[in-house]
Amino acid sequence: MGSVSIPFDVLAEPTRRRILDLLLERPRLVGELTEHLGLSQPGTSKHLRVLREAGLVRVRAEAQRRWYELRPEPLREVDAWLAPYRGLWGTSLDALERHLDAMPDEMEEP
Amino acid sequence: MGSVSIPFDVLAEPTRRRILDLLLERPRLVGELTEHLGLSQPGTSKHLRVLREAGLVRVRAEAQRRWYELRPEPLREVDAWLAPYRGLWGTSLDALERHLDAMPDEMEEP
DNA sequence: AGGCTATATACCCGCAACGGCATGTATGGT
DNA sequence: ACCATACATGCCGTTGCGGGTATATAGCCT
Repeated sequence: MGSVSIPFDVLAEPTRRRILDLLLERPRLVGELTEHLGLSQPGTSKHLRVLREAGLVRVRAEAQRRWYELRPEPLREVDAWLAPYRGLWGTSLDALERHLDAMPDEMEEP
Repeated sequence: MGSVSIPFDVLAEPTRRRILDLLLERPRLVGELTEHLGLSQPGTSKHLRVLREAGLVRVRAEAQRRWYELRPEPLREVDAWLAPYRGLWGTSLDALERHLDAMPDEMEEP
């Protein structure tokens, strides 16, 4: 609880992003993920724990198996953070020009 | 060079995100950023170095001053990674349902 | 019950990141 | 020339993360 902060740090890990990409196709078992990642099983579990605590995945227990499934909600915050930047690329050349245009003399703060 | 990898790790740092947010408004001097961040000046410079190497900011030298300005291009890759996930939130309840629907028996990989 | 399977947890290690202080370097001002 | 300003870099200490191995836990199967 307390996952108000954007899960950028969770997504910073390439392995964890790969896990999410794999779960994007379909839910998977830990063993399956482990195999795909070329990682030790505990290593995989650890990443899954982080993802779980970030609310990015959910677990469904079936006997001893654990089906991990995607939970994209937290990615909303990433999307939200990205929003003001979106549209800045590709519009003209860069954001610079307009900025340099909009600050001719007022650059000292009170 | 070699910034093919998505700059998630760079964005994982809250301070660096704050810097980008500040630069979103207008270009700023290092001292100005330092003040806003409540951080030591060298600390700020180091973060700026990371952002620079990630191509997320650009520097314009004016005498001894350095104007740091935003360069949003690399955020495109973040946006691109996010793309397949976008639309998964809010559509129905979750992505789970459809997944659980689409894998009744084929769960073993070839 | 015993053993096998599937996953989680505990512990340890190595390394890289963040922060601070001290110092280097360049430019301006006087 | 000298000192101040603005920033970068170097070095250090601490901390946290990612990975591995060993071990616990839980549920099947015979």
